[in-house]
Amino acid sequence: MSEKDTGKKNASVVTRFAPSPTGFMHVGGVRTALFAWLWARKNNGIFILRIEDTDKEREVEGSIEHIIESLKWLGLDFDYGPEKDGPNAPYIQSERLEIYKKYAQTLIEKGFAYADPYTGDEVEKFRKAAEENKKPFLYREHRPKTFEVWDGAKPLRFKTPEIKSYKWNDLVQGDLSAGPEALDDFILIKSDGFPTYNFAHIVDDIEMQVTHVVRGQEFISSTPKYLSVYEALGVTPPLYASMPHIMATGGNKKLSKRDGAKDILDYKKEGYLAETMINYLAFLGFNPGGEREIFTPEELIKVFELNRIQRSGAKWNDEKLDWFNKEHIKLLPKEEIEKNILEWLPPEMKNPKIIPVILERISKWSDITNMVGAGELDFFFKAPEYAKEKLIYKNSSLEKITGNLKSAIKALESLSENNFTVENIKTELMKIADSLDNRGELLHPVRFALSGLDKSPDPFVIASILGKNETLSRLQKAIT
RNA sequence: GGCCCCAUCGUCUAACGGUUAGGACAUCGCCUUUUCAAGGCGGUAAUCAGAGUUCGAUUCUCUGUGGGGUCACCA
Repeated sequence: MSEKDTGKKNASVVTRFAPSPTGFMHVGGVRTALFAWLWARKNNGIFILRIEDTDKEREVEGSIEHIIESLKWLGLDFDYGPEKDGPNAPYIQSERLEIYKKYAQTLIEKGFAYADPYTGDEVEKFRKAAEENKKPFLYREHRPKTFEVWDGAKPLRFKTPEIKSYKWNDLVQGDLSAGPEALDDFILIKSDGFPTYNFAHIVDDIEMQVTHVVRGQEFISSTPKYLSVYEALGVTPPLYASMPHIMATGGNKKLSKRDGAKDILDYKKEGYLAETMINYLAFLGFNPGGEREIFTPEELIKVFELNRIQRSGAKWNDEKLDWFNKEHIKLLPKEEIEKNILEWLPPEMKNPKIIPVILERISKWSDITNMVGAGELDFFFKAPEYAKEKLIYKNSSLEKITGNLKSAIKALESLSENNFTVENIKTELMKIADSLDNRGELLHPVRFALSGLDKSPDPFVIASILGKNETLSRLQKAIT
């Protein structure tokens, strides 16, 4: 064991991210992981990745790799997890069945667990009846008088020790409470031998000495059940920090796949920066209090506080995400920006000169693909085709415009190849333009002769990128 | 339906019980401009409603309304 590990052995903060491998790392899950990671890192604690694969029906192959790749991209490094053994390995629940059985046996011996004598259909009838009477379904109302020996073929249920109210504190939600109806004899071990989430996560959190359970708020309602298990086990429960949900942009629904919740790696594919996703996701529900919004991951670790997380859901906002990305691109070193833009350009367009033009028009790298697809950059590489009349500015005449273009050609010819810069081109052309009734009578035809587009960068920039020869060639073509 | 939770501009949010209720995104206008983009400046826009406590309530209490969560051999 390394020195670092030894130093962290008695960490005062241990958090975990515990996804189930269902093939999809959506943004809500990522944010929960992010907050758990931030809290661990802020407190110099331990962050564990634990795979909760107790439902083999829903499992999707390749998910674990997908999850690890996602965390890696975001920079959410975990101290222990699959592929990174620690003191409580393995970190995959399906490989820990013996541990759950051990805990289950303890509960049986203490009289806090029993075999469920009913068939699935029978339980379903109880549930239907409760529903029809508009009452919540409570299995414990059907708890058998005597318990048969658990043979492992039937579900093992928790026998709630004491039906009572619970009060507890949630680091995000504040003081919470629930009445006795929140308690029930839920299933600990399924008939297939796998534990339920409700049981497995408790056992693992105890074994792994998790101090802070950062989870979605959907688990608040079942917290009393968990607390009663901890009591039955005689173990002090961890602290809870329940995150609000991310809501769909349109309505008030929890963000789901159907509502546009995307896999986090889709954002990578679209050319969003990992720092952007961290920053945006953190600020969706968290705010350090000042007016600053752009933070690097390191800065976030410093200012992060669980008690400054919002208590209710926040709607996803793509426009703000784009803004965050634009800001984070600005934070990148120049070479990094250039490298990325060139990478996203098709081979025949990898010209460093057009980088500035692209940079101020995109918020994410994939916008480059859209610009290329829309043909917005074609004119840089090929002289445009257009109808002569398009050169005319407002009420001007083609004769006048042609005359102006001739002046422009003459002026630009006076510039040497080396002096063919944006500044010099602008100086020369503006000299002529300012002598006209309307600058547009020169600037528009020049710009249009060079680009052939109604909307394009200004003529000075285009000319400097095209170079003296190509610029003059296109202007000549315009007057012939 | 039972239980639990939440409530500030359209959206994300800030505000020791005392602020002209602040910022950001979006939106609108102006400047810069030949168009687009970028940039600069400025505007519109919010404390869910009703009681109560208080000299004073966005802030504390209650009720109503609205929204969310949960009530699985899913996590």
